[in-house]
Amino acid sequence: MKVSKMLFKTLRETPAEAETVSHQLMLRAGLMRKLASGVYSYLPLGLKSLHKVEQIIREEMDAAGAQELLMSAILPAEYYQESGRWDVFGPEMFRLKDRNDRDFCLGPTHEEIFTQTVKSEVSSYRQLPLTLYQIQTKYRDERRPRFGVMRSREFMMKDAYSFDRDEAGLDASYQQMYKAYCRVFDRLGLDYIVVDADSGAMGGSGSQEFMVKSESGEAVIAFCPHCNYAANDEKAACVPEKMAPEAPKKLNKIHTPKAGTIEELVEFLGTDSKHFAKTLIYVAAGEPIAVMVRGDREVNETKLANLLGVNEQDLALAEADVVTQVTGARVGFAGPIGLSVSVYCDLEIAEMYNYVVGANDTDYHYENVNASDFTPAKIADLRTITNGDVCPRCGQAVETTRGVEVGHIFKLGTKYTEALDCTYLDENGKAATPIMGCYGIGVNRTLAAVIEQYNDENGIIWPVSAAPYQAVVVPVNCSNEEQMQLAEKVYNELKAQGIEVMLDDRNERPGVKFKDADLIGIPVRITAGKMAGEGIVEYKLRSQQESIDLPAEEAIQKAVDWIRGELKFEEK
RNA sequence: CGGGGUGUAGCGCAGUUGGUAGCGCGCCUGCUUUGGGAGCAGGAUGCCGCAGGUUCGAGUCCUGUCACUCCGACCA
Repeated sequence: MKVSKMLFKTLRETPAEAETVSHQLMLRAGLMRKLASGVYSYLPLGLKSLHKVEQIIREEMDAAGAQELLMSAILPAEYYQESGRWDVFGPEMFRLKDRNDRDFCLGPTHEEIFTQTVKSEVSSYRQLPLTLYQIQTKYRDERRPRFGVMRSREFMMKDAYSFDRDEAGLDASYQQMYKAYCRVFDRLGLDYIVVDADSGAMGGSGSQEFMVKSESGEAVIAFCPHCNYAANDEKAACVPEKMAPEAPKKLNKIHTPKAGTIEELVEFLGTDSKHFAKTLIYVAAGEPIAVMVRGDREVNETKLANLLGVNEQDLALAEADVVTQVTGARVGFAGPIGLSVSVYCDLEIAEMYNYVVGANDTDYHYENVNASDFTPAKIADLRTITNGDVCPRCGQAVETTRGVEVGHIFKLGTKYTEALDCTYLDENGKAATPIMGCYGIGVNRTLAAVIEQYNDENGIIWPVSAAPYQAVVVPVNCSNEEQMQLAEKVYNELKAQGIEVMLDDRNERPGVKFKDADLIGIPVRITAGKMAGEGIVEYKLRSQQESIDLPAEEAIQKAVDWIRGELKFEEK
């Protein structure tokens, strides 16, 4: 493609709205433009890269035996009503009515529709197992769209659904997808880790997330460099720290004026935050409860919601007036002793001796509290793992990092097949319910994640597998016949060898063309300049500083070989 | 949804005590230039987010509203 003919505009300055690198670069490099919050148009260059990612996913899905189909984005309400999710999704679902006042939504995810399809198309065990997928737009009216395309309200998702006869079949289908996902992210050159995840609202028996390490990731993941344990911090099991046992001292109520936070208490009493227990008042599905963790720990609301059997949306820290009502004291002085609501304790509380808690009395705490002083409703793992914490598998120190969730795989079970009454006949002629798995990849998010990991101060550095064009040919001066002729020759020969190449034939000064080539991150650059008369060009990779002068033919061959080498994928 | 911030030309921004709107980049024309975002000359572009109000007069003050964005609770 000749650049002079392309719809292509780069921005010299970073748009004020963009915070993260990938967002800034996608706008500056002219890959996309914003239409509304969380709604983007892809320009030709961006769409090319998006298609590259899609195609890699498609190839790997097909290789794993999944079959592509395509569902509508606009969906009738009835299937979601049947599964109960018409209500569960709440305001996150885009809803609309047709002219006859019938309810529709823009599909946020398609478990129901795939289940419905299998229900109507599959009737015999001979048709199973079956894995179906699509690459299609999803709609979620997010509370907070973020970081450009990282969390948007319309996005491209590859969603796959497996249908199996039994658990063993599900395990096999799940493993197939797991491997396919690894290949997809490997081919894109992403540095990712697979973590155990909370299955949350989706239900089901197991799930893992594919996380690309990035500062701008929204999720926190804990991983163990010693044994490769990795988990989302919502899920990561915490090992309670043993404290040296002490003989119980006498319970004592102490005056702690204005010391309503752990910091203030540490200051006031001059002891370590490990000797305090925080008591937090939550409201879970309308009911106030208390949760205790050690003073230096944080409550893990996902674990708490799971323990209580409530949705995470129905769980929140209590408002100040509720706290006062429950404890009889100002916020900051809650404690377990004499409290009428259920008290849920983190495992670590059981390891503590002679510690300090709030006295349910403004400006007072108890010291020398021990296990016998109150009766918890339950003792469970309720805290959030932190950097340096103990690995639940091998006992060494874990590290935490931020990650972008680019893929998620679930063992779903029969939640949807049962809800929608999807059955097949087994070899005994009896109706049976297929067991499902579901598998998602955020396509746009994956693209953004690639940029997050491949950039420098000059712009994007595309891996060949995701680059909109593999090479760019730059004539330094377009009004110079020799340079222009050589550039066109190189361009045509690269094209003839199947290389996706652009010719920057704009009548711009070379600096502009070099800056743009760097910004949009084309992997190979071939420049026809001063030595064009002798047939010499300059060969340079975006990922490297140095350039070399070569006869045009050699440069072409070198480019072709390098690009093919980069695309060849070796399984790890 | 709670809490901050911002809305002025395509982009980045300035705009004083209220007096009829500017800078840089980009864009168009011409000439010169051509190895890391060129120079000169000329030119186009604004419902100052929107609606009310105060005022002789509002980009500026008041009220409301909408949008965008960042920080927290959800997800690919």
